[in-house]
Amino acid sequence: MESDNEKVSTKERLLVAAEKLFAEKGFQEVSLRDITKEANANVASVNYYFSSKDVLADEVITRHISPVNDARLEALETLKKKYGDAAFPLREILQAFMKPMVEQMHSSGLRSDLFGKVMGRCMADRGKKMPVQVEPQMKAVLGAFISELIKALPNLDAETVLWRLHFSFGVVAHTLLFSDRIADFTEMPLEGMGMDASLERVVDYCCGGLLAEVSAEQQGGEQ
Amino acid sequence: MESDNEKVSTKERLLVAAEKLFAEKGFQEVSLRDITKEANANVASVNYYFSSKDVLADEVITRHISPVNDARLEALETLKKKYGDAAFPLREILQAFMKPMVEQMHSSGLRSDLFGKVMGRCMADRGKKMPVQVEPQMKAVLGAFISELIKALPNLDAETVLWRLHFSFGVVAHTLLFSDRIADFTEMPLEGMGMDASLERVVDYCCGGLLAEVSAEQQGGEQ
DNA sequence: GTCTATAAAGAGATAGAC
DNA sequence: GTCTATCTCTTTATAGAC
Repeated sequence: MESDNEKVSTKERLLVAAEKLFAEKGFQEVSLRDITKEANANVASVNYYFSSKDVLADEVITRHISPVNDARLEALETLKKKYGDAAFPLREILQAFMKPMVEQMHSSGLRSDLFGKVMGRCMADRGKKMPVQVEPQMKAVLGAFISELIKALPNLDAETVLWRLHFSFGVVAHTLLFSDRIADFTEMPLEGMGMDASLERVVDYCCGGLLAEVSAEQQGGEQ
Repeated sequence: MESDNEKVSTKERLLVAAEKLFAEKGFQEVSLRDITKEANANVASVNYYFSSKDVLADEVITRHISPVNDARLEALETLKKKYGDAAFPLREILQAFMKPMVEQMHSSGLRSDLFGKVMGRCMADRGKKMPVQVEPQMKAVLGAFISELIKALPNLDAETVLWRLHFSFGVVAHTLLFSDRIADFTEMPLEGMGMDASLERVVDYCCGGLLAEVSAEQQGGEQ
């Protein structure tokens, strides 16, 4: 496992080692010594290539999340070509949002259950800071999806749509972070547990959630 | 703010200070010095009363989550008295699960947006370890709710119910953790943003998600 | 019970030889 | 680019005076 490390650059090995360890243990729990040992590199190499542990984490996050966000916007463009200015089917909007994440999970060399943890833990551990490159990206993506969701859900007011997108985000985040642990809380034997098998389940659930009726207590005058 | 600290015991002040700081910054990020300073206590006091930082965190988590779990089981008992062996209305099951959490949020002295973070962060930061007292509790609670959900959702197979409960957990967890940040990703002006205002929203959404149709790809022979 | 002082270990980062 | 050695800082935890 360590033997084919010689062909790839030290910088690359550090990134791979860091994302693996961050995913497994979290950002704070992993020391530069852990990372450089895992990468078969010298203790000083992180500072040589990245100048600090924090910048390393930024790069780890960015190089996973950026392609996902790009693919999301592309998927939305594809829907635009297919449906023009009409509202897109809700299910396809959700898939445009989620499928890129699952695909990135596969193209990254990580075990699929580690992918979500890289981002989740790096970000949670380091408090609010998202890499500066990523924040405007996320804003653009969420803005684009909110617009389409509002069009696809004409019976809901914009604030409710925003909340429900937020909830859907929670579903995905939680699933990415804990899909390997769902079995811990039950005696039931479970079959396909990967994020892979659960994508359709997630989409089903979120469709239902987004389309749900608004209960009496919430209804204002606007819808 | 520091002035009425003298009447409560040092141990209590340490717990309060710890939960506040853990919520704000996470478990790893907060040192014993931070905690004892916030609590107006001596640096050595945490080790005197709790013997380690880790045990302190266990107590912080346990004393919030235990009453919530107790109240959840009680709420389920109340439904049992009301409906006997018949299936409970889905909405009431969800409220039995979520309302105790919101109420605990209020009875804890914490700002409401901090409550969820205490548990979320302490647990995420420290890896998989949940306090030993809490794990069987959680198993009992989830088991009880799964049974009722299966009865309330006769069209769904048990595995799908389990997944969807898991998703609903994700909605709540994410909402607790980030309901104060939802506004960061939009230009929309938002009104009631607390966990309070959003409880009905969460219940609506989760009802919809749990009741959602199962898409073609997921359907096995069993339902 | 509360304090000071300090032990012991570990962290991130850097200087300078090679 | 890579290494060793080390600096500086902070952490948790403890020992012992009061």
